[in-house]
Amino acid sequence: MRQALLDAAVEIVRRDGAGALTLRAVARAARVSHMAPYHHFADKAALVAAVAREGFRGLRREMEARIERCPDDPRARFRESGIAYVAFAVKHPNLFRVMFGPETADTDANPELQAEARGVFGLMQRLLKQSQAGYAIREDDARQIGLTAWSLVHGLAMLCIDGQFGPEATSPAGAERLAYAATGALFRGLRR
Amino acid sequence: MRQALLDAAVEIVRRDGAGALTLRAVARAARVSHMAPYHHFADKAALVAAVAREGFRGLRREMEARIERCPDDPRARFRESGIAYVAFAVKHPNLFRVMFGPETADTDANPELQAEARGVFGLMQRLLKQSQAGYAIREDDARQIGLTAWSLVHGLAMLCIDGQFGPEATSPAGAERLAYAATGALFRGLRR
DNA sequence: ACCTGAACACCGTTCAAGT
DNA sequence: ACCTGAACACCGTTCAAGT
Repeated sequence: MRQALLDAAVEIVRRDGAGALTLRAVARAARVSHMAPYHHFADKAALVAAVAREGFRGLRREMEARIERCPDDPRARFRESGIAYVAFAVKHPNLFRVMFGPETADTDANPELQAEARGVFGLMQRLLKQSQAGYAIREDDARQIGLTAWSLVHGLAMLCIDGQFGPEATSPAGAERLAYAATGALFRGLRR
Repeated sequence: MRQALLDAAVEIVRRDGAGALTLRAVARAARVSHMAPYHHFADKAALVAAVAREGFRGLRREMEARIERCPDDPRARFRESGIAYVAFAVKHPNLFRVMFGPETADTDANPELQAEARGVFGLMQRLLKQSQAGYAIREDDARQIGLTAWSLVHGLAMLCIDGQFGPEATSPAGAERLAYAATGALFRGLRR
């Protein structure tokens, strides 16, 4: 039952956006009374957090699937994890916005959700460390470089789905092209 | 009247977040009937867009104020515009979220808002070009480098206010420190 | 032109019951 | 333990009036 409600919630967000996600709509989709969801989620914030959690799991899965395509090149794996991050955002923009939206951000008191988010960053961080060990990337400060890389792909993802880069950046192909260019620029640096 | 309603709306967002922004609350704050706002804004989306527009103007103002502190170093000006971007986000997190939130993103049909957003990116782009002319930054492709820089500061700003970097990154001082480190890493590159 | 108040369909949430 | 239905205070929005 809980899973059915959650599936319905994810489906609603995916199709109609976070604005359409209401407890009553979820209950209707699951063909139960408008009060039934309260037996499985404390309140609306808990439902939103559960949806966001599903999103983080999906993001991580896509990142892991993508880096399997290049098992032998640590730097390519690090980079591809970032490409997958951006690709996920444009493929599931509504879900991505819920994952980093204000309703989720307020939920500081949700350790499960925080753990899932941290898992994504942790994956990137591991790939970074393997690249450093492979002498492909500077060894300054792994945490600082990791935050920089995460910020770059996160900002790119957000601006893509907000349409700030134009309509071509909202397609997976266009967004991936931008992500390759941006990660390339980060690797090389702006300095001449 | 319109300005009074808009001021009230910005104040509500600033204090209680986008979730508290309702037409009726704005009307109450301005001491008019709950229908009065409709004479100045077509609907709620138009009010949200107007709030976002105010935000973009404030962001641009802070960026311009900050780069005046270093009139003679093109590269420092480019960098400081990015620092100001992140600083603005942590100083006005609720406003920043409205500027790039889903309610605003849907408003593709709002040319005034798009123009304001484009103005911010345009400012960064001009500073970048002046840095290139000053031989501080590679001349590859100005637009590509501009998108990369914008993505970096935007992602950093978003992750800071989402608390993903921990509580210390939500203070202006902490966020600026991160922004200096991240922009430095972008300038130098990750490659060893 | 600008403001008002009643009305409608929606929401989240509480509460008292039902099985 | 799980589900239900009535009820309450809120919303956005429409409409018919008022000045």
